[in-house]
Amino acid sequence: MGVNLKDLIPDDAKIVIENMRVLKGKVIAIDAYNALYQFLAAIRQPDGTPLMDSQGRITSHLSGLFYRTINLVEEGLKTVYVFDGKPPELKARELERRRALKEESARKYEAAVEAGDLEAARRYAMMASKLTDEMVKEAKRLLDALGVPWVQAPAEGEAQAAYLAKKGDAYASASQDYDSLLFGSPRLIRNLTISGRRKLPRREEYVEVKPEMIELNTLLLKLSLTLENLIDVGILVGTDYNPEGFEGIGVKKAYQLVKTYGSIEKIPKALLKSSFEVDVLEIKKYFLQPPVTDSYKIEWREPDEKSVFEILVNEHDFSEDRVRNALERFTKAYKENIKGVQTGLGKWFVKPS
DNA sequence: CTTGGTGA
DNA sequence: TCACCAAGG
Repeated sequence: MGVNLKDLIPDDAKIVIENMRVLKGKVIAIDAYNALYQFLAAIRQPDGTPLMDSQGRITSHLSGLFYRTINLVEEGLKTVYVFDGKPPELKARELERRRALKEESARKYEAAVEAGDLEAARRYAMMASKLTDEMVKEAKRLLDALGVPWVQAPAEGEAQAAYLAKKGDAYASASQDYDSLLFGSPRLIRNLTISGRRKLPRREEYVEVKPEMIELNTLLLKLSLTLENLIDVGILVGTDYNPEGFEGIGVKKAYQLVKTYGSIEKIPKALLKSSFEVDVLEIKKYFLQPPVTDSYKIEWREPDEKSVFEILVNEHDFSEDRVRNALERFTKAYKENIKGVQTGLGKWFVKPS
């Protein structure tokens, strides 16, 4: 899942966001697939069963999206969600790999339920999570009702989110994956949609997770790399377009090779063994010039409370009280943090209450 | 993941 | 005020 640059990023290239105030008023382009998938995987009962409405339709992703968005807007962030379009042909092997992994996880889930192993059942249920077209459609409907903008990417959402940030239409992209950095996003925020205390997998231990920001320029400076160099390192360790990476090459060796030879093309072929034929230049070109679109409009509207109630309460059996409560908070936050401050002038004319 | 209740 | 816990759909 995504390029694993975790061990390449030096600590001094990360800015831990201790207080969300530093993001107040900032437009953040959130990788919708990444966020929804996290909600879908995480919001489950101890035995792995997701939240469902009376018709058996999964609602975990809607619950997560609803409450998380409200919390972010309450903190003053202007969220825009970026949805994936048609995946590039280059991604076919990775998608097949994920499909196979989910199939196997589904089998293991059944076995764990059979054996009465709750913990394993939950773990495999999370891994078997599949975000369907219907779920994505419902998420977009909910965002429309909330008046929260979303952008449809022609292909990779991470590329479109990076494009928004590059153009200045967003301050940063937000995802758990590092790919948007390779797509040139000037700032990446991680841990935005998972915050607070988090249970370590397979341990009775909790860690405090805080959002962190990685600035592309700072990262390149600290590593003495160009963006093309960074893409090369990514390709060497493996991306969604060459998930198997190269034999015996992790981040450390990849970094050294790129530093030594200057670019991936100049590394002696004998050093680059891969189980698949990889067109390195094609992948590199994809990161440098991915399909993106300019046809989007990022505008917030006052939430349409009736529609939100229709979707969450009437159609998906959410608790009326909770939705009313949350919407009250959201409308207040919208008025204080988004409405009237969109032009950057309006807020000075807000009548004191 | 989240909210909301509980008891120290 | 806070940590903890059950439940949410």
